[in-house]
Amino acid sequence: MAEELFKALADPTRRTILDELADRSGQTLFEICGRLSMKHRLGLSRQAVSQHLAVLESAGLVETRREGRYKYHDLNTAPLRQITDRWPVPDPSRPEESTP
Amino acid sequence: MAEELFKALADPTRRTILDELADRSGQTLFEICGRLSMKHRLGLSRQAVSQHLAVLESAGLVETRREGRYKYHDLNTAPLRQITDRWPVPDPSRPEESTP
DNA sequence: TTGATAGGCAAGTCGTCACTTGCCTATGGT
DNA sequence: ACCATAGGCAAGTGACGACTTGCCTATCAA
Repeated sequence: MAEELFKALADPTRRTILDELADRSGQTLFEICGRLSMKHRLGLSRQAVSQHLAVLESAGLVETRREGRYKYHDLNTAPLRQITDRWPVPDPSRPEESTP
Repeated sequence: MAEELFKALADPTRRTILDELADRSGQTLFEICGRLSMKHRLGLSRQAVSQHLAVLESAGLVETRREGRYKYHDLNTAPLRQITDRWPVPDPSRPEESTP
């Protein structure tokens, strides 16, 4: 599970896809292709994006729902929690000190 | 910066190294090699581990300090914060609801 | 039914990455 | 001075991953 999560995050295009889904949830494959092309100047084929979405879905970061011939993609950030669960990040508001 | 962070996290051996540094901070290269070999049955060469540490250091996840002929490695989880800053993770204690 | 739209499957190419091997530098003990 | 220990540098290899190309299926509108 962790393996797929980190593999999914390793690619910059996939991270951009997550950004776009965070900006607007429930996009179709073609909408995502358009955003990557227009906003980020990424000239990827439709299949490339589709493969990226499959990787993100297998990591649990993207969930899909079918309606007719459309397939909508939603962001799910819950899997990211296991990262900070595994390596706790100190609170920046309390710079550094041992737990009193 | 983000690129190096996620690349660093992408490899399972590097994640195990982070685990070991979280368990015991300030280890030398040889100590880490020993732990990977004994606790995780990872038969890596010393150079392989050294290269992994270099990747982790360039991501800011590991910091080093030299003392004599020893080089100690310390974990720094602060860079992980940019992950949850970029894609906010919902609080699991309040399952789901719009901010009231 | 035909055509257009939205998406899926599979093989092939090319580059990147993890790891090894071999040799070199530096510090410390005796 | 020696030798062992701790670490670094660089080239070579093998495998995996990103992307393309080509073809196929399914839904909806005319």
